[in-house]
Amino acid sequence: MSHDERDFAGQIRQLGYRMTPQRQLVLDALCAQGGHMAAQEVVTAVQQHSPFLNRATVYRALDFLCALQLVTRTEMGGQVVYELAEEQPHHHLVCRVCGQAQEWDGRALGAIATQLLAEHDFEAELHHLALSGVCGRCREGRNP
Amino acid sequence: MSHDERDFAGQIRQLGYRMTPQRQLVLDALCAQGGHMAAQEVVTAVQQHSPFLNRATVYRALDFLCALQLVTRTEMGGQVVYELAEEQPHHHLVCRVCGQAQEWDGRALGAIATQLLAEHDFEAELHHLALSGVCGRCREGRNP
DNA sequence: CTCCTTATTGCGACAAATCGCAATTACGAT
DNA sequence: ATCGTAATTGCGATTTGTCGCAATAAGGAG
Ligand SMILES: [Mn+2]
Ligand SMILES: [Mn+2]
Ligand SMILES: [Zn+2]
Ligand SMILES: [Zn+2]
Repeated sequence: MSHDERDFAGQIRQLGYRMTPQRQLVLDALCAQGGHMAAQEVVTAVQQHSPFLNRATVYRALDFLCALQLVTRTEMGGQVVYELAEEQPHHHLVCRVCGQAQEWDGRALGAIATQLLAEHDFEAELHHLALSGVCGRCREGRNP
Repeated sequence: MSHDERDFAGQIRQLGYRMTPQRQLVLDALCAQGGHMAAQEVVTAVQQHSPFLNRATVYRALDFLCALQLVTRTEMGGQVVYELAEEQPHHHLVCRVCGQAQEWDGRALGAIATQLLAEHDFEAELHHLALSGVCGRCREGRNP
């Protein structure tokens, strides 16, 4: 339920940056939620504890944590969502019609990454994709 | 150089929608540019010809054209870009460090799509992905 | 060509996100 | 424990994107 075990502060300091109460609160919010959060949701959650924490600071903290790859940022069905980056990556299949998203382990992406490195000298970081498409229910017109 | 050959108007009307001068101007702008455009760039380009065309209308036209899949909308390196959807899809490998993007034909995605359909009943539409990672130059610290 | 329906636009208000800059403060060094 | 540097925050202004609603106009029917 908590991310005590993961030494976020250590990782941040090791790179010459600083752990701050503001950044900690953002991490806490993401951890408490456990899943996807829109930026606005993070702002609201954080301000429960610290009502005067500035909105811009939350946005900057999210950007910062994404740059360090401690947090993922993904556009899913028109809205941007943030999520704590777990050891084991996962992805989502998002239906363009009904909007529902199913999780996908992305096993098959390994081959892609290998090929991109070999053929394009590009080391892909595929931590949290959102692939768009049409789900089974919608394809068969079974969704109202 | 032009998209006359493609019957955008026909496709739009066939679905019960309407071709309008505003939508045509947006398509013209995307066609003239030929590549990626931020929404603001489309607004500016369109207003060269039609200075009083409203900003909201351009945003709505872009959303509309994306919904019909005549235009792709993609987040690349932190900014959202729009591009005319071509017959032959293409993708981009975006370096997280230097920001440079190389094109990728996405040949290998066919296997993924097949597998997603078979194993997850999901018909993926992979028209214009932007995969994040680190390019060869940056990986070897050859970029300043 | 004219009429009618309703998809679409323009507008103004609003919300979300970004930015520059001065004030603050984390934290390594002493 | 104190100091100094520079990373970070808060603030206000600005830009970017969204929304509801009344006015407009695309295009099919007659
Ligand atoms: Mn997720
Ligand atoms: Mn492209
Ligand atoms: Zn669906
Ligand atoms: Zn690079």
